[in-house]
Amino acid sequence: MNKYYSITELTREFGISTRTLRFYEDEGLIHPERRGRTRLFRPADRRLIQEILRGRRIGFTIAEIREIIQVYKDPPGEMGQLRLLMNRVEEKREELRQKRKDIEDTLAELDNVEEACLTRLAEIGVGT
Amino acid sequence: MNKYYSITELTREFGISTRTLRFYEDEGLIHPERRGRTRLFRPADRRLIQEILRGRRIGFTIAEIREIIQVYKDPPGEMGQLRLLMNRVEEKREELRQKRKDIEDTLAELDNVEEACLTRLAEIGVGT
DNA sequence: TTTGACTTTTACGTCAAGGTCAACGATAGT
DNA sequence: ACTATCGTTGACCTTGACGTAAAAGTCAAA
Repeated sequence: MNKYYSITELTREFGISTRTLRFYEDEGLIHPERRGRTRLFRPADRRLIQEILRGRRIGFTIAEIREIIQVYKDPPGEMGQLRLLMNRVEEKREELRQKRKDIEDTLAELDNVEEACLTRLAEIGVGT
Repeated sequence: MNKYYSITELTREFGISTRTLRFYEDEGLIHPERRGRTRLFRPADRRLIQEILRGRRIGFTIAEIREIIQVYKDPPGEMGQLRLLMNRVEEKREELRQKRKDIEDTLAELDNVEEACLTRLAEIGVGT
């Protein structure tokens, strides 16, 4: 049956605006089909959007996301390009590992904050 | 001896610009001392800057970072405020867990990309 | 004493990632 | 025929996080 999603359907699902999806198309991240002028999103488009949003959440820029998408749909054939890509991948990996560490440290801090809150609440609770 | 850091000393250490540090001061994130007009950064300022940059890396806005700093230097005493804070903490935690998952998924994908590169390189290498 | 490296403030510029608004077309329901 | 709903394009606007340039002060070395 090959389902199509409308633009608002997707904006509702992902909590984004139509402007955002049109912007992503302008930026060449997605290429939904058209019936007349209206966009028709296929499941593949939907999945791509999910990955774009994931990239966005971890702080990738549009340009970076576009680059990643490019690699997927048109992997480099030449040797030099491949080596270059592998370097970029290693860089990104290092960046992500750092970010993950930052997140874990911050999560640990949040634990402390929460504990401090609980302690304080107990004090107040006892006092009243 | 109570060491002081100069502004450029810190910009070099952290790979940021003087503009950034002055901006952070304008935004009320840091409060370096002064000798005349020139800023003098103490170790405590330095550590605070490290934490600011960590917040930045994981995508916190200046406003969010300021809020966190506030909580640390002036924790809420009232009960309602405490409960409110705990809710905010739980929200942040959920956000960070999501981000961590996003990062781990992306790291896994990077592994795949690298493997594909290696395979491809091997093919090319054999062919020549 | 002049050069160089550092510092300051003020103020306008920039860039990414959308928001917002206007003006309009297509389609369905009443 | 009118209204609602959903879609379109195009243009300008906004916000966050700084960049950049101007004009000037401080201090040590050559």
